[in-house]
Amino acid sequence: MPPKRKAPSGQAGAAKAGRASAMSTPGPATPRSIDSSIMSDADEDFDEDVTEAQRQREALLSKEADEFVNKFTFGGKRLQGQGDEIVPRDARRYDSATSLFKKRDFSHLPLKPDHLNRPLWIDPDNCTVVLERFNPLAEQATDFLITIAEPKSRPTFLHEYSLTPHSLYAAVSVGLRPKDIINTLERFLKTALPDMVRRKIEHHTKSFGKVKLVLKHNRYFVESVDADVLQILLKDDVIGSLRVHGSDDITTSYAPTMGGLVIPGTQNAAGVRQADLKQAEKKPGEGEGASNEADLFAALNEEDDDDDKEAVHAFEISDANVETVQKRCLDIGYPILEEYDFRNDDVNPNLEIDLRPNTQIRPYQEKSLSKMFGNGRAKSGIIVLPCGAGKTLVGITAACTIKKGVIVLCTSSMSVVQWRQEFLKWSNINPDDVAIFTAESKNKFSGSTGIIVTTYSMVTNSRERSHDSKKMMDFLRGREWGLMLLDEVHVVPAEMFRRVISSIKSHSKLGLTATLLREDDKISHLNFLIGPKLYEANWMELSQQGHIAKVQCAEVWCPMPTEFYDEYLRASARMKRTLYAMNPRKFQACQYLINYHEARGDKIIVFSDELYSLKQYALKLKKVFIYGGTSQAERMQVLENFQHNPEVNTLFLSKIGDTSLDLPEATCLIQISSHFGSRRQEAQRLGRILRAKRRNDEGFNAFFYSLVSKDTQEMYYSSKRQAFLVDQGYAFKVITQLANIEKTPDLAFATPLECRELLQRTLVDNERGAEDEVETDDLFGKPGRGGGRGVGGRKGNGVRRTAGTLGELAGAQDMAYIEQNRAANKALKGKGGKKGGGGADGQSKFFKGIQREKEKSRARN
DNA sequence: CAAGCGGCAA
DNA sequence: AGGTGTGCCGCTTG
Repeated sequence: MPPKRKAPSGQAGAAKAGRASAMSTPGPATPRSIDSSIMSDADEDFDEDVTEAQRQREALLSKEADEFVNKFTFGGKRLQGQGDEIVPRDARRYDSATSLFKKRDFSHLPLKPDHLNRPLWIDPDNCTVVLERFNPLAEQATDFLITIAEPKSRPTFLHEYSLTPHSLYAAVSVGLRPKDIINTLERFLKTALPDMVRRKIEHHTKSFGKVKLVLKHNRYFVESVDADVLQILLKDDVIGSLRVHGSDDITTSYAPTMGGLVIPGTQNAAGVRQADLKQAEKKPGEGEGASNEADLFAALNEEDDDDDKEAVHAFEISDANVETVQKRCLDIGYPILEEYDFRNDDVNPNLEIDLRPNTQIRPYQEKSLSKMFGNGRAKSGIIVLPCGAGKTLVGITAACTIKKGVIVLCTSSMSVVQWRQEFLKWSNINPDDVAIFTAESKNKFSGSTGIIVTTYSMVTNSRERSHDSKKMMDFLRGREWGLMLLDEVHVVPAEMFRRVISSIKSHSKLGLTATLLREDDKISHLNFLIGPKLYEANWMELSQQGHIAKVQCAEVWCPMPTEFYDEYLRASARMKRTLYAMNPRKFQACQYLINYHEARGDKIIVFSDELYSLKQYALKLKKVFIYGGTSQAERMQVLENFQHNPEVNTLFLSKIGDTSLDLPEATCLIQISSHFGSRRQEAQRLGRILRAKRRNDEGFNAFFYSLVSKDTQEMYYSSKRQAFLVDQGYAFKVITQLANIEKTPDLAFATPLECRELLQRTLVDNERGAEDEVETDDLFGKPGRGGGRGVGGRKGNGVRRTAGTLGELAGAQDMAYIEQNRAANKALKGKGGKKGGGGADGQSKFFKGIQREKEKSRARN
């Protein structure tokens, strides 16, 4: 009997399916890997909860299923140029799921006789490839797919990839040829490669990788091995006119080869050469049973390098026109690749830098770098690694390979300092050669070349700048950089930040990020702003290999008491957010989880985007917290304590913790409020617990809880937020009842009266906050100044406003805050040493701060 | 030099 | 579907 097959689903479909399966096993039915002890055993109200949960899930699912079906229907119609390939309706077989797939049934595609040994399925219409992870050849196929296709969703057993123009472009840019792609795909596929897919691959790869942008002797050249292609470009209206006319309009030279380039830090000191060697052994054997996954592609690359002296033709364009030409080339189907022939660059001085001896980079770091340096030149592009997987080291190794001037761009001044420290830690670079350019420090390196670490906003600032900054910018702009390292590269497509690309001249660019995600559609701009995605690691694989921690994810559903829910229904959008964060049942869940995990010896971080609830939670639970308004000195103290003081195990953070704090290691993470449906935020937060040192202890797990108020918008956002992590293979468990929560000591809001009080206070505080705002402007608004903020653009200063109401809440709560931080200070002093004086300073500063806040709030009333 | 402002990002 | 509050950065001002 021919196996019945369903089409691989589209991206959204699979993501949702993944989510659905995670959701369909809630509570006790869940495999109990997440501390089953905290999930309630079936007691009376449990059944009720499950039924309720079930109902909600079904509602959600059926809505999703509808969208899903619609998507396919449209997709099917749109993509149906080759309608004949779809069998007549009556020939199709139906089962209960068939209706979900509509016309997307490809059971007519004949399976190869040995299909069981082949790991890939393909959907010819949308070029989606599905990989069976359990297949013996899965490892090799995975490696191949990462190179040629975009990973869409990678849960445990089936991985979904999509062949897109950009992914094919990336494949070509790392040295694969169309026939390599087609032959290898054919080998792994269970069915014959459909013609239209073959055509698509040929179409999209034919012109890719033909044109290169090379910076030689400070001049930009458009280069190609194919003289005809160059002629096409020269005949183009836009590009042709931008050519620099000189004595020899078209030059011919010889392409370099990989020829013994060794990326430092690779295994056995010469990873690349070794890989080549293995290749040579394997080639005759058709690569069967390859033990090293990287081999297949190294082999394909290798062939390219065989014909040593390949002639290349080039014409020159001026610096100013580089961007125009790049864009135009992309538009007319000849995307330009940026490559830096750094080994033959004798114009820019060499930088004295090497990895410290004994530094060994990890296999996936090596793999990503071999994509970058695959042909002996430095290719521009993006490397995607999860947080804590050593992105910095990848960047540093790239710098050590190129050995030319480097400029590093970060998102905050905090990470500027970190990058510099990492450079000093991993490489033998002279500390004088790593300079920092931020508001505080504007050093240059001492020698003729070096490393500059700075922030995006420093470089892109378009407004008036200080004298020093101006001089520094001229310095940055006036020279040529070998490598531009773009940290958190997903921020680059932002209107402002993308300016760095044009304002600083660099031979190659390497973008690093954990989450190549934005909620707008600008992420694809990176393809021409920086380059193709060279490598994307699989989070699950890395955690199985012990490079990052294993994480248990759970979503805790907290019902809202009726009074709260009534208020919620009629509240404004702003108040809704506050209310679902202040849900007393959520508070209890949070308290319970903190208790539970502190007892286990975990370090816990609690995230709340909502400042009011952040403070209320932290004060009530007597825990330390940091938010935007926390002074620098106090932040340091709190973090220091969280890291070293065994009494301080829980830290509350606003979204300041998402990007701009260097957080100490934590092993448990609780979210009580978050930013709408931001997948990036969710992933970034999860990343905070991935580097746990204890990760390789037997049975160690980190924990990630999302606390969600039932029947609110949070439910919807939560599912959106999780999409990325679900695609990475994380399973979210739904917890509807926490075991023995009522036995928690000092459980907050246990009586209806307390709940009502909480509600009243929440409402009053937040309404009064709005009134204060007006008064604040009257009292403190400076008529002389622009006045933009108070009146027009921004509605008052949120930080100050909430601080004011906080001061008024009750004397006792103020005291709790002071006590907490006093304890922190004491502990810090106890450590003595370098921080002794600083601690005392910070303390007095801190009290001054409190004092000021109190005065302000008094003045306001 | 602390505080505040304007601009920007997500 | 679309929203809104929070934080950072560099700079100016008193």
